Amino acid sequence: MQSKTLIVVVGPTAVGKTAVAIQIAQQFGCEILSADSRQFYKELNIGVARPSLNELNAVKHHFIAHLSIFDPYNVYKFEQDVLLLLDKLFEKDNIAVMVGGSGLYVDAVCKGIDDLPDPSPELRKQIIEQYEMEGIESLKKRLKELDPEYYSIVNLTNPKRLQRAIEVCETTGQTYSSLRKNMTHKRPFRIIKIGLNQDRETLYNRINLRVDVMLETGLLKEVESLYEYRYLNALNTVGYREIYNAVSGDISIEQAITDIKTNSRRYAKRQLTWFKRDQEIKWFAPTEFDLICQYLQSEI
RNA sequence: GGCGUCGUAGCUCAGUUGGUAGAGCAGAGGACUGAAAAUCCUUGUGUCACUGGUUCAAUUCCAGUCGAUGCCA
Repeated sequence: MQSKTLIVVVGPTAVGKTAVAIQIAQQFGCEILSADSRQFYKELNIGVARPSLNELNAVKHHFIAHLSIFDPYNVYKFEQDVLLLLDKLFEKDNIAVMVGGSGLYVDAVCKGIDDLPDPSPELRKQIIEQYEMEGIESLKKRLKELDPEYYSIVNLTNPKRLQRAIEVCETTGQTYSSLRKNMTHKRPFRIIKIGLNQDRETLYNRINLRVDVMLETGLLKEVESLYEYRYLNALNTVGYREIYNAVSGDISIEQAITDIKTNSRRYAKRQLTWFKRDQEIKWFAPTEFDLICQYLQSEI
């Protein structure tokens, strides 16, 4: 029996992942899974650089525009969804390509993620309110009582880390640290990871240019049409919230555009920080398709 | 052409009553287990425009040069 292989393509935003993934999928005659936590949403298109219709038609894509911004979704569900789909795909294909820049989501598929509970919306709301009313010190105090072990290792200035740990402790009655196994789950398929990167200046030029193209193709209209939903998590996204800052009058539209570029560059940097520590990733320039193919052939 | 103001980090600027300098932004590095395009942490040495002069010591005072800018002609 031939072994099944998932080819994973990662890299910073705007580096050119989509084009390479499509080439690979065509080369191997397989389908593409997106691991981009914002391209999931059907309402978000221009601002999240969704692949064009031509690109989407060139190869069968999954997990693009399959959700609504109103749907609750998270990494764990994504992991489950991907594993289910791969089961099906591997019945007919030996290879599948997963492409995306959301590091946590990629890792959830490749290494697995602990089965922790979803918080109830009420509990989450309550914790957020506590943070907003009483500040981070009060969250720290609450976590210290619930889970001193995690308290001693967590970044105590990051409210979201504290919030999540409290959520898990309160819903399970157990400590977050005891439930976090952090084990690598065995997958019934091989994984080959390739990373795309290029020199910083070229990447940043591409990012800046892409924002300009987004504006030319109707970014403002798309973003403004979702204005009333700006508080949804899916819209807490580079390219959207800056424009909402301008619409609400806090900054000029020119400033918003500059901010989108700056924040996209920072996002790219964070992505690189995440992926750089993964020793399984083999890095290439986005133009080196032949080299990438050679590498994949030698590994498969 | 005359008079004035300015020339300090990639950018905007502060400052040194003479003892070689510091903020914001940009940038860089890092963390990351159900909101992850999220959230959080760390990080500032630069011919103080150039050439001379005064001085133990000049980025700081003086002169000249160059550049920018304003007003007057």
